[in-house]
Amino acid sequence: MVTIIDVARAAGVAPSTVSYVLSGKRSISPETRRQVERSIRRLGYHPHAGARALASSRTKVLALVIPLRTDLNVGVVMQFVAAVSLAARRYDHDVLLVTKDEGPGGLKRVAGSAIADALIVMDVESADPRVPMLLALDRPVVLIGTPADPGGLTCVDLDFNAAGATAVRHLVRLGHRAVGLVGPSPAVYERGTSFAERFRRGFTETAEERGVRSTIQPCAHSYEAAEACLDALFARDPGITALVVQNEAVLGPVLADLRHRGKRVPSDISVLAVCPDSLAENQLLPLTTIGVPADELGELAVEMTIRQLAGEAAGRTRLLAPRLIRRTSTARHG
Amino acid sequence: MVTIIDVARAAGVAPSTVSYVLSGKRSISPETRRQVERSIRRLGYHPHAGARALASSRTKVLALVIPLRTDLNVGVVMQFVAAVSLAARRYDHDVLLVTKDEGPGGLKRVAGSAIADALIVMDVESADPRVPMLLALDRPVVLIGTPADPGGLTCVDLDFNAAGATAVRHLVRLGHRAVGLVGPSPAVYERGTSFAERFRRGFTETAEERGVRSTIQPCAHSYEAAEACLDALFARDPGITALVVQNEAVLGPVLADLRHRGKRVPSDISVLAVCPDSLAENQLLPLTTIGVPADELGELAVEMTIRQLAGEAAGRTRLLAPRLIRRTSTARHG
DNA sequence: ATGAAAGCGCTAACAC
DNA sequence: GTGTTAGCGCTTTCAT
Repeated sequence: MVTIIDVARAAGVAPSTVSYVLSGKRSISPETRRQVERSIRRLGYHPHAGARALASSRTKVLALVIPLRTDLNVGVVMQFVAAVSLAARRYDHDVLLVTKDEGPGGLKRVAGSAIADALIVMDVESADPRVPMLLALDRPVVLIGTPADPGGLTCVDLDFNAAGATAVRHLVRLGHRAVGLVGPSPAVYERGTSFAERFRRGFTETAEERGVRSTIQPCAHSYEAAEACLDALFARDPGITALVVQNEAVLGPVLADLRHRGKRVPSDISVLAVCPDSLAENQLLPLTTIGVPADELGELAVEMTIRQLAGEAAGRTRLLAPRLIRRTSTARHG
Repeated sequence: MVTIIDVARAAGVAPSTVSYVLSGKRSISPETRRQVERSIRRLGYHPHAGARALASSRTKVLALVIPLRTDLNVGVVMQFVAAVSLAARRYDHDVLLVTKDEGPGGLKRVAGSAIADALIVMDVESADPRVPMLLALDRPVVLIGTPADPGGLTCVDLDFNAAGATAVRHLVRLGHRAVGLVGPSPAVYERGTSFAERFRRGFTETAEERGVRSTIQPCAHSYEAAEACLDALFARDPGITALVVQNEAVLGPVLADLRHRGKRVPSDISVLAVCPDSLAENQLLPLTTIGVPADELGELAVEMTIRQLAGEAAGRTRLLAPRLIRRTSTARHG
């Protein structure tokens, strides 16, 4: 193995000088720097991560806690993972994967064994049992999603409340007076995943405020579930003329089933999807969306994490404003 | 921070004894073990990962190299990631994410800085530029997928060649004489991703062997692409009565488009999907599939990695036999 | 069955 | 602007 001592010897300097060249923590003469960098390249030197971590109490690793459930859309999860990984590398950090099923204990393990400097946590629930643990860890933490009580933790998320409101307002403006929501799977609501909750709230309240009828129905991830969901929705309010779908996994099934029922989009019924834009563009007809900016959120999460590692205080919650993009699936009613 | 010395003091033993209790590398009297374990629990001790790595040259971390492209199905990638993470924890290891876009240099970085003990690499191409690097690394490596020349690296994969053959045989047995393949996106073929190649080969060769016509068409990930793909397929052979879809992302679009064309599944046309079973079950009608066993493969990859870490020789390629599950989307023809 | 102690490779005072 | 050196917390000989 090539060590810092080998490099130092080859460059004719002290090991600490090599260290300082690498860290930039003190000024180095151009000549020395050149020598050292040349030796590093020539020898193919990479600092030993463990040794560095031991000496500096910094691993340059971010732990990313991911959900395993398949009732959350795996595509979006993957988008987050990719975005976080890429952003982390940009800040010269690596990403360690931790699965949500390890629970609070997993967080403690990761922090306790100093295997990561900070944690980014996805799929946060309203009363998430991990929040107290995270607080106790005394390490930088960023939640993607927002618990009911963040207790001072930094959160980044789409403003789902505003998103629900925006969706309804768009439809009301088009003349719709009865709107339906195809929500995430029942399990998502049951465990109080906050984005579902908040969207529903923005949706319902805005509908009330605007004096239009609103009906809400969770929807599991299958064709039958989508069918059953629409059955329920139309049974409860046959007058529904616009649907908001906050469940990408059933976007296809919902559209297919509407066709089945002889309802044409958007002439008979408007459809507004809450999902990554990339997904909405590739549907049978381009869908009007409120985008879920997974890439942006992932990047933002990393940025906030790095800032905390640099000493900035935690606690700032950042909710991204929803952006509605009108495509062809929503139209004027009446 | 709680160190091994704190634990040793609390238990009234030497630090090395604590270490041995943890590693099990020498016998400990029951009484001592009890004392030590109690102290560990009481103090909430976790060994410092960096220190351990430095002293033992073992990080207990597996690097997982994932593709970022969205022309590969993200859902399946996520399934692999989840399976690998879970399996790794079962062997008391963690998973470090490396993105494919870092290229061979990323692999060198990870190995060179001793941040992981072994590598698991996904989305392997026929002439993958990472293979030579992987070989030079001299660390345990497992590829999920198979390059043209593994050069002694361990591979695990579905036997896509056999899968292609199995698909055709199933359809031939049902009386079909002209079959079409909706393949992965053109980009996947272009970069020589091996599973596409091999499936196509098994598909074509078996068709020839059985004297049936076969037509192949890659398909990008959108509704229009699916439409264009079917257009091309039927233009090249209007007699096609069975479709094999090796591209989960367009499963929905393909089925919708067939309906559009007035072709009923399976009475007018049979459809066989190559995808995770979970996906096939939730379609409008349950699809006959050859399953892509992402979970199994992920687990297997970890198992082979751990074995190599334990000293077993590399190089054994394991191809899982395809399993066809007949559901309702394939039927007798003629 | 247990202890003592020498590193593992690096960083960060402390010196000059 | 650079060198010297004392640890960081653990594993693993070498002793006994």
